[in-house]
Amino acid sequence: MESGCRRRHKGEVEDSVKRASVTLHEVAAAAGVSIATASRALTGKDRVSAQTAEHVAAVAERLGYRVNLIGRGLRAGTGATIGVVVPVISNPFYGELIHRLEDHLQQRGFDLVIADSHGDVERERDRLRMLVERRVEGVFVVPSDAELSFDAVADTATRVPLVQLDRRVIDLPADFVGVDNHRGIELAIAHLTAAGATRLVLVSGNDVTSVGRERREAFENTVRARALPRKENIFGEYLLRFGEEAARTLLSRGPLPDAIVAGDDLVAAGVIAALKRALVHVPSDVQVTGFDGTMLADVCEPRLTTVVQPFDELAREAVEALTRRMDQPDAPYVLSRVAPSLRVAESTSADH
Amino acid sequence: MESGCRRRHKGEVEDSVKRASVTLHEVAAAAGVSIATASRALTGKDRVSAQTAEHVAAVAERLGYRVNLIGRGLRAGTGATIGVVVPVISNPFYGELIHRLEDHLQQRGFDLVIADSHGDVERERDRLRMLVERRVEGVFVVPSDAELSFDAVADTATRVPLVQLDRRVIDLPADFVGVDNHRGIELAIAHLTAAGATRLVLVSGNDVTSVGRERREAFENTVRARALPRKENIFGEYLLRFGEEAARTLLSRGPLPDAIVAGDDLVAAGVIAALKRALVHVPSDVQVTGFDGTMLADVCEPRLTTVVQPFDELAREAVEALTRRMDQPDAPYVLSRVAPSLRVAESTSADH
DNA sequence: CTGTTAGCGCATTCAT
DNA sequence: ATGAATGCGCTAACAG
Repeated sequence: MESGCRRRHKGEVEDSVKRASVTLHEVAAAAGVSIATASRALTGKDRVSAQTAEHVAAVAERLGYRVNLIGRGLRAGTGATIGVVVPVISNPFYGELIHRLEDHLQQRGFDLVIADSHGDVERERDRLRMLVERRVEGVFVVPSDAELSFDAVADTATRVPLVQLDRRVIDLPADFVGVDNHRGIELAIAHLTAAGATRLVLVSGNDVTSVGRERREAFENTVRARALPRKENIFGEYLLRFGEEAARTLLSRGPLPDAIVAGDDLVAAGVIAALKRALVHVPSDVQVTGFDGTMLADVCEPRLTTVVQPFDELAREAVEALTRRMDQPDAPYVLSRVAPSLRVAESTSADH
Repeated sequence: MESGCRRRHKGEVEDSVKRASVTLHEVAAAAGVSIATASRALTGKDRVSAQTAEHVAAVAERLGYRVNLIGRGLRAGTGATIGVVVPVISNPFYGELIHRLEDHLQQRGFDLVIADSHGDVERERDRLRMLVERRVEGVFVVPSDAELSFDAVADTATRVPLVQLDRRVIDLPADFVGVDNHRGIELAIAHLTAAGATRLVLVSGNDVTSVGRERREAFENTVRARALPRKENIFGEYLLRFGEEAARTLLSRGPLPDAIVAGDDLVAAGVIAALKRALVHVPSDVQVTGFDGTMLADVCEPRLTTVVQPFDELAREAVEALTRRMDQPDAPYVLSRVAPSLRVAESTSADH
């Protein structure tokens, strides 16, 4: 009728070892109270005499006690943790986004666990599985493939509240928060044509990601709507290197277009770098626009005119969507689009 | 003599609710075996008949079972998790570093939990505490302050294997892995002086971080050793904006130096941007070097000559140091310095 | 206000 | 090869 034999190879040697962490049990014993009282005193969520509360706190402090979130989590059925899976943490865009996400989550008392899928579907599946097995409260994911990510993301969504961020999986019934890519591309094109440009080329990510598709479609639609000449666009990955390659391709094709609409800032930076090396002047010879509004846009020379994503709003919307899903698991799925804005800088000419 | 009353408001409704995850208990029941056998069958670490193993696996699959890492962690006393605290995840340098860390840890079966201290000592303390309470196996930390981070980092180090990364806390008895800043600055200066530059100015982070101190000391020492003229250096934060301000300050001072040695790529990019706006040509009017070797160096125009940190080696060394500390908690502390290299590009002239 | 007790999900002895 | 039982650290009933 007792709680079994307590392990005895601990407790005495404790001080020298140090690394074997102090348990609530030990704090309670040292304070001369029951483990329940110790728990209450420390969490403060329940009635305890101010005196014992203080005493227990002092003892805990002296012993260097730290709650074991694993124990608490098991009991509570959950730790207060949210997970996020991004394709490449080293892309400044995701770095900035995570930054904001963490801010908003912190306000609501959640910790953020970050995982990197390296843009690989297999790895993405692994990371999502890990988060599920950790029993995180919710998951944000930037799917690495608009189609191939389906199974893993869909399965995860049945197990835990999930919100797709920035990119989405085609036909997946799950919440999504991202920028209005159509509006963004339109802003860029409107700005360029206002300055007199008519021959535009899109250099962007391919159809593997939803973002790539949307920006391509937006570009094609807008060009058609404005009856601009149709040129051959170039598609690849959202990498600096791709931007450089694309620029070289354009140069080899003959006469340059009036303007190059890049799929993101990274690609735009690559394009500009390659053009300058070929002694092509931006914006007088050819104008360039970016997308995202990362620090890269400010580092470029000339500084990049770019479609700015509202990072903070994006993060706020995403957290809101997730908490809504947590509260109402059966609410209808929402696709939330935040409006981008255009930041005009030096890579597009004012010299009409 | 039984295992108590098992909760009964579950199990039957399960299918519709879905979100209440399947337990090992339920798998065992459905498979008609004991929970112990189910556990063995699934982990595969113990003897089970191939037949039951297969059967259990099938049932688990059908039920959509996922281990509860919280439960396993409590039992095992630990989950296989490593934590890392960085000052700013949106700095490409840390993004890249985390990327590599994750790679090396994955090979050893560890998950990485990333936390952002925003360069704030209070927040850093919070994040470290969170990791300790989660009972992570080990911690990497890039201390945000060479002195004020002492208490929190020191305390954490007594509780869990810890390795300081990139930056360190002064006089803290704990492992450290970082680049050889002295060597790096020397490489930059040697390159610049070889091209004939003599009047050098350092524009770098202040003494708040160990990196700032070391690069400043390295610069001062090298300048002295080479008997170069001493100029007034400029110190601030590792931000794009600081680089711009510093460049303006230099311009207002009168004649420019032969070369500007920037504390990192971000600062260098800011310096270059501001110089170009003032119609100062790089490298013919003034040369500029960076530090880190991030993608920013390639985005700059002209491309930045920079001291490249070997990210992969850094990460590998760090993981090695951590596992060593985990295996031998009482081994002497080591300060590991990896050697940087110089990547010469366009921001320093070859036109001697 | 405080103590007793049960049990979260899992892996692991110890029997069989 | 399998099952029964125990406890990891913690909190939440339930008594007192």
